[in-house]
Parts: sequence; C-alpha cells; structure tokens
Amino acid sequence: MALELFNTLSGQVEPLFAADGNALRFYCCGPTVYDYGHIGNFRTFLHVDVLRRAIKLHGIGVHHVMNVTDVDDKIIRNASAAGKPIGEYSAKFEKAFFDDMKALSCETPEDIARATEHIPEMVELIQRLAAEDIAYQTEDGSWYFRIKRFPAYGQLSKKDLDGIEDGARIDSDEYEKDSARDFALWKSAKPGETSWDTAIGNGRPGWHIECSAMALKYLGESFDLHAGGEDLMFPHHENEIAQSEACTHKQFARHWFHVRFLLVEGRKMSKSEGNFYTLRDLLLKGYRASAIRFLLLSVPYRQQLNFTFEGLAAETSAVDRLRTFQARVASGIKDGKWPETAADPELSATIRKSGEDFTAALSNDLNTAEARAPIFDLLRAVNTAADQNKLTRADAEATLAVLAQFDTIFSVLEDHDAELTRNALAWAESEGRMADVAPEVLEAFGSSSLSDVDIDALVAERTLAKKQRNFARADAIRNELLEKGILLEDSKDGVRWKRK
RNA sequence: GCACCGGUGGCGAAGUGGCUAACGCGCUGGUCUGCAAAACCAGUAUUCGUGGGUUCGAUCCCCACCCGGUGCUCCA
Repeated sequence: MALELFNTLSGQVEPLFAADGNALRFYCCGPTVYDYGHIGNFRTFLHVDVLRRAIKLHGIGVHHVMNVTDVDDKIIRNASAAGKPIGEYSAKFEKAFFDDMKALSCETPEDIARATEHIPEMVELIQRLAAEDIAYQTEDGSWYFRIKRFPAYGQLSKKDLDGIEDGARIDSDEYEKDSARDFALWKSAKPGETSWDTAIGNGRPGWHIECSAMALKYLGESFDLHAGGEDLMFPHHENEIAQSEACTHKQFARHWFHVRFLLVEGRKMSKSEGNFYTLRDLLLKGYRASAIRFLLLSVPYRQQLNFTFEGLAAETSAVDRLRTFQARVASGIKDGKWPETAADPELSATIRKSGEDFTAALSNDLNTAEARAPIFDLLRAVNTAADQNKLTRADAEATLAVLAQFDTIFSVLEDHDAELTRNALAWAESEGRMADVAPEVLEAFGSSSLSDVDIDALVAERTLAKKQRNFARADAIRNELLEKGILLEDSKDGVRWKRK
C-alpha cells in the first residue's frame, strides 16, 4: 500500500514518493539550541521520526537533513548573559538535544547541518538574489528580501498579502525596508555581537536563509519533502520558499509536512502557565522515556494532542503490557512451550491481519492512533490462544515478527527506561538541579537506593520466609521493597522484581 | 475582528452516510495466589456538543448556535 500523506501546499492527502526513485530527500527544521528541548519540540521531531521510519517501512530509502540553528537572537542573548562565546553555549544545548532525541529513540538524520558552518553558502545565495535585484541592502548594511518580486508569496500558508496592511509594525532598526513585509536575509553586525566578515558585509545570517542554503546544498534545488512544526509554516517556510525559488526558479520542496502543536493539561504550554516541561523535567519526575514517546505519538500529527500526566500514566501501563506480552511469547519459544503442531488457521489469519492493518493505518496519512489498535488486537488473540494452549510455535514466531514490525515505527518495546532515568539523574546532579528530582526517583535510582545485590538478598530472605510459611515476615519485606520503588512479581519460575 | 481545527463512554482517542461506534487507560467481576502484585479473561457509550435541515437512513453532509483550542508577531 502506498504511503499517503497530507501536503500543506496542496491541502490534500497525496502519495508520497521519491522523485529520483531512490531515496526520499527531505529536510526538517531542527532546533534552535538556546535551551533544553521541551515536549512540544519533541512531539514534532517524534512525528518526523515516525515519518522517516514509515518511509523506510515502505521500502523507500531516506536522505534526511536536519539543521541546527546555532546562531540567533536568543542564543546571542543567553550566551552573553552566561558570559560565554556563542559556540560554547550552543554546543552544550546541541548535545543535550541529541541526547534527548536518542532517549526518545529518534533515529539520527543522515545529515546534520549547523548554521554557523554554512555562512559561505548563505552569502552566495544572497548574492544570487541580489544579482536579480530581489535582495537589497539597506543603509545599515543589512540585506532584505523584496517580497514584491516573488508573486507566489503566501502560497503555503494561504495568505493574501494584499489584504495585509503594509507599514504596520515597523521595527526601529528596520525602518529602511522597502516594505514592512520584507524579511531579513542578513543582519548587519552590532557592537559586541558575533558576526562574520563576508563579501556582503560584516554581519550574521537572518533566520530563514540558513534553511534555504543548507537544503539546497544537501538535497539539491528541488527535493521531495520539507517538515517542521505548524508554527513554521508562516513566516519561516514561506520565506524559505521565496528565497529558494526566486533563486533557482524551480520548485523548492514538493511536499510540506507540518506537525500541530500540543496542549498541556488542556492549555497552551508556556512558562507563564506553569505547564512547561522539558524531557528532562519529566524524567526527573519519574516518567519513563518510552511512555513519553508513546504518548506523544498516540494522537495523529495533524491533530492537537492534549498532554496530561494521567495520559502519561496510561501509556506507561500500555507499554508495560506490550513488553510483557512480547516477553511471554518469546520466552515460550525459547523454552519450547509452544507446540510445533499445525497452526490454527483462524489465529494465523488474525496475526497476519494485525500486521496488515497496522501498515494500512500508517499508510493512511500516518494515523498512529489507528495503527495501535491492531497490535492490541494481536495481543488479546495470542494471549487467549496461549491461555488455551492453542498457540503454536509458528504462530508465536509470526507474532514476534508483527511486533517487530510494529516496533520499527513505535520503538518502545526495548526497555532502556531505567538507564535513561539514571542518566537524567546524573545530569541533575551535575547541573545542581536535584531539587527537581521526585523523591520516588531518588529512592529508586539515587546513590542511596538499593543495589541489585541488596534486592536479591531481600528477595531470597522473603522466599525462605514464605517457604517456612512465615507470611508476616515475607509481606514485611515485600512492603519494604515497595516503599523503595521495587515491585515484586511471584511467578512459577521464581520471583521477578523491577524498579517502578 | 478575520481564518483554521476540534467537541465521540470516567479519561485519552480512531472511525464511517446504513453491519455489534476501533483501540488504550481506568473501573467492576473472574482465573491464578497463603494474601497480594503482576499476568490473563470478561463486562463496561441504544450513543457520537445543542437546535434545525438534506436523505429511505446521519455521529459522519448542509445551516445556525454554544464550548474549547490555534494562527494572523518570536515559537516545534
């Protein structure tokens, strides 16, 4: 089934394909590295991750480029406040960003392009625009894009510029622009600010030009898809189109993919609302990275997601159930528990269908909500069969294959959660943020927490007490461990424990 | 103000002009257990914001209204 995706440019769901018949070339607007990434940022990147995984699942290669904006007003402001060069300042948050992406199991793009490493490309682009009289320089040395010279302006965000008042909102240092809507390509150097001395003057790039320059460099003048958060549609992406197409006279990106903003507890996430969360905040509160990923992907990308702590708890349970199920089926194969008899045709068909339904839902404009359903259908059908001793080895293996396919997209079945929480704890320690750590997290993962050896010893003591039918002692140990975040599970194969 | 999106069970959420309105979480009951936990099973919306209309038939189409959210400026 062909992968179909909504295209902001056309306003329609369209088949997605690689124009060169080989790899699908796409660009995603990445982070501005001035602070730690928040869950809103990651909702976008997570859905872009699903997009790239879905493309690959359809047997199409990907060439994914993501930029890192490592120079802009906020970085300059924050770096200067911290008394650091902007490079040192932004490097810290760039590393944090990629660590977070990894924690959320996002695949790494084929190319990561930093703005500061592409100044010559940007300068060249501005020169080409200047040659066509589309870029012009103002008295202070800044360069602007003359929107009047690009009639298609507004095509992506469906804006009719004629209806917008010209002359509104004139910035004090932008008074020289021909039109208030003209946007900056290059900002002339200000005293004390980082700048580059180039053929078009001493200054630094405007925000939009980096993406045009880098996309054209890595993906060519015309490529398949361009992605980002919904807020970037205007003006950022509109400006990218204008700059690039005015220069190349070719269509920039064919397909545009925009991810909607999320709400937190029903409101727009903002620092003033007190509902602003970075990934690290959540990990320190004891929420698992896998549950965060699963929640952020639970609602299709074009739909507003309401991020709540109740939802996070729900997804934690859901991920646990899937993992337990996978372990049950896999260990049964290992132990030779599932007979190698003829498979029940009905069950085999159900297993096959769940895989098909999964890919069909995904092909349908990446309907991640719909794609989850068949996995739980599979879980129920196979568990029931296993309970009734009707699960065969062949069906068990087929089940694992479907789960693996599911996980090529959702990527939540492998459990790295404890390790990721420990990493976050280590970070909090090094940054002096221990006050943000929830007591339970400290209890379960902190330096004073029980070691595996301690736990095993207590578990052994409890098992002995149980054997002696000293249930009071056994229950006391169980409660003691529970208070420290250790959950015991008695099974026929012995006692398992896990950290909550 | 203009524009856009949404309002489906306790919560989240999919979906369709007409079969029993997915799925997850929760809850209730059951199996298991020394008791629990975990796991598993079962049950859990005669109904899809309100009022009209179109239609043989609407949750799904049209109109109006109410509510929530978002964009029009930096933002993923």
